[in-house]
Amino acid sequence: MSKGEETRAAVLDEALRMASTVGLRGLTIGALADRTGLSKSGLFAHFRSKEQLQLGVIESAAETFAQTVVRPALKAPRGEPRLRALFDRKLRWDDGDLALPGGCFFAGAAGELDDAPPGPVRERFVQAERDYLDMVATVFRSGISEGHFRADADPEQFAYDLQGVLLSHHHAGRLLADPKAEDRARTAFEALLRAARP
Amino acid sequence: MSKGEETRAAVLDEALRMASTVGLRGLTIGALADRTGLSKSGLFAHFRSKEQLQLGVIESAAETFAQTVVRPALKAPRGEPRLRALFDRKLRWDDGDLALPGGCFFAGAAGELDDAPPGPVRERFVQAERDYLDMVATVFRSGISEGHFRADADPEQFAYDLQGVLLSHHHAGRLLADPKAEDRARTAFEALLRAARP
DNA sequence: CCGAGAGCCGAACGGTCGTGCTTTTATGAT
DNA sequence: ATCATAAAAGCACGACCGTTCGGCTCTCGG
Repeated sequence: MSKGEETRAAVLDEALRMASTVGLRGLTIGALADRTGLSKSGLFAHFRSKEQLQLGVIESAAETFAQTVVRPALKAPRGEPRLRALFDRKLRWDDGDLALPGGCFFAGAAGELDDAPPGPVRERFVQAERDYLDMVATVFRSGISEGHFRADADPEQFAYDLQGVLLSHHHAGRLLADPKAEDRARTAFEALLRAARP
Repeated sequence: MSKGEETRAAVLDEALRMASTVGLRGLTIGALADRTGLSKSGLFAHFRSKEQLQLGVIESAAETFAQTVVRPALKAPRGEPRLRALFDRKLRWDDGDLALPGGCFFAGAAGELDDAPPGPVRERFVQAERDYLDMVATVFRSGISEGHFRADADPEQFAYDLQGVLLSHHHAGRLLADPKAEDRARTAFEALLRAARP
């Protein structure tokens, strides 16, 4: 990896951490330059616009998420165990040892992009979210064919429900500072599984 | 109502609409002045800082929400009917005829305040959210004493779960533009009720 | 109906933002 | 070791931000 690629990766790493707390819009080139020890213009040269920096952050987030959450969870046995592994890792990604300083990057960015005008950044992010939900639905579907879940259960509805549990977890934990947030998430997850079983 | 109070109310009304799309941080005094036909400084004189403007917007949002969602729903009979009325109105507030141009103001603001440093704005908003969740739990509790729901059901867990359903609804509808968002929310709500019944 | 005070405006401030340009410094293949 | 080139810095720009201030205009109670 050349010098340029190396610093670019380091900048994106720090940018992801920063964006998890202040969001993609709150991410500022000057502040990012300070934290990486670069000058504003020196950093700017790596991305030729702020939009490309934001796209880079989304890419970096998707890659990190796949590497620390999805891929390890996919090693668990098909069906319910794999779903549990995914949920556990997602909780750790939100608030635990895998978490960025501002919690889940996607939960934060979703709030500021939901009413943003159409553009490359919004579209790339929406695609990442769709991919994630599709993946959850797929994992759930494999649970149906394993006989862990009812055959008439709706995988996409399950993905929607699970997304709600995790969004509420982020809401209760990060915003309301509710110490029971994780317990509530686990309770809700168990209820979802119970309702899905044959 | 004096002239000053009148324009102040009109400004807050427009500010709430604007904040529902661009958020409390994205709400800018100059743009707000343009849309209300005031000058920047003329508008600024009504609030003596941007922070007080933001506090005013939160207050206005809480009042509007209470008036158009909560109070009408409380007219429904205690227990499950009241809970249904609350949910129905909340869906209309999110996306229907009661909705602000940017959807639910609270869902949007929650995303940008969850990692904000402590301060009056954050604290006032958190209090509003807590009040809302407490109200949901109270309505659910009345459903227990009416015999509509199991006596050992946890009202606060229900409020957490319902919050998840609505956050996921906002996520699916606003960000992903999923046409089935409302159906999914209703399905999830029915499942919550089913699980809570005796 | 008149005068005090509220309401509002125009201009300007210091600050920060994203973004170009030019110049200096570091890299790495020959 | 040399030298083309990549990487970073320095500096300046226009735009927009929240905020201040002095003066103009309208409102409304006595």
